[in-house]
Amino acid sequence: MKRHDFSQWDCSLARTVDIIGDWWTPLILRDAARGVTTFDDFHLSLGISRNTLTQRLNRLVEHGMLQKTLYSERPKRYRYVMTAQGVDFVPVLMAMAAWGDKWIADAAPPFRVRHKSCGAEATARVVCACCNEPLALSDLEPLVETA
Amino acid sequence: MKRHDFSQWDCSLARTVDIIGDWWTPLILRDAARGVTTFDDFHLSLGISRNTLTQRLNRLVEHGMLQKTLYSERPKRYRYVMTAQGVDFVPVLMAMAAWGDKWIADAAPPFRVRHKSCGAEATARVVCACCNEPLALSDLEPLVETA
DNA sequence: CGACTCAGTTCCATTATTGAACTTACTATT
DNA sequence: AATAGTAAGTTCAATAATGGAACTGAGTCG
Repeated sequence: MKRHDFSQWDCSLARTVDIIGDWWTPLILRDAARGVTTFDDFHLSLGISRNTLTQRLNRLVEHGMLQKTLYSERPKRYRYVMTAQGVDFVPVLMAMAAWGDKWIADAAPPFRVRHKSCGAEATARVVCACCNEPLALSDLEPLVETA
Repeated sequence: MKRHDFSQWDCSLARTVDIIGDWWTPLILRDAARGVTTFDDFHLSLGISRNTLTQRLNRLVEHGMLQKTLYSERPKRYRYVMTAQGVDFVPVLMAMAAWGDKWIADAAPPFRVRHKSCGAEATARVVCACCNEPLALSDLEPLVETA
């Protein structure tokens, strides 16, 4: 009885959850987005246990979110850097953070960034890719049968 | 040694992850967004084990994502419906799904909806709330010290 | 009366996570 | 040269979470 496998579900959300759906992975990605790259720095920053961190990093590398590179031959030292795929996930993390800011009392840093284009602090908003209007459940209707 | 508690971290993302950071919760919310309301329907739709489902639903109710209402006194029958807070999380799920669509091979339904405002199939995009430009990591710089 | 539905709960076997200590391979300091 | 330190893990035992199946309770249907 191992953990349920969502990777074969015919649903983009389920497959995404299969990759990032645990308590640590989103925070590891948050740190990676902030420039953390080494094993010990992730461990220190998050307080995650070392064996779990090993597993999570390997998972992220396997799924193409991070790239593991050797930056010192002797002694062997590795660096985990976000791939384009990982970088593209950062806005999703920001949308989660924005939601948290809005709905959870006293939630705040440290995932705060300045948007260079406009100079302001970036707050994520999810919009419809076609009309650029904010997406809200009330304005949606199913395209596929519900079950 | 219980599961790590992120709810006291000073980070909106960590606190959000504390609520929805497991494999089932995002999918339960997906189903709730599609109109699933009863215990057995969640169980059937997801294949989640019943005891885990009980825990997850209670968690979501506790955290104000779902509201549990009695819709039949005898026999007692309950319905789980999204609160405004839960509804507001749906765009985040759509952003996750959009990411999955883009990066995971063959990922697709069933989380597809039509945007009533524009008539097209809604695809989520995360933008800066202040200038409406798409958010990308390359266009961001930290506002808070990176630890 | 027996079968069925909904909303769980209980039980056990299996996994996963934690925390701490240990390993390996080097470098830097005294 | 001996000691301490760093980076990237691995190993171990104890605890917690999960999955699967069966069971409970209250009530309905034929």
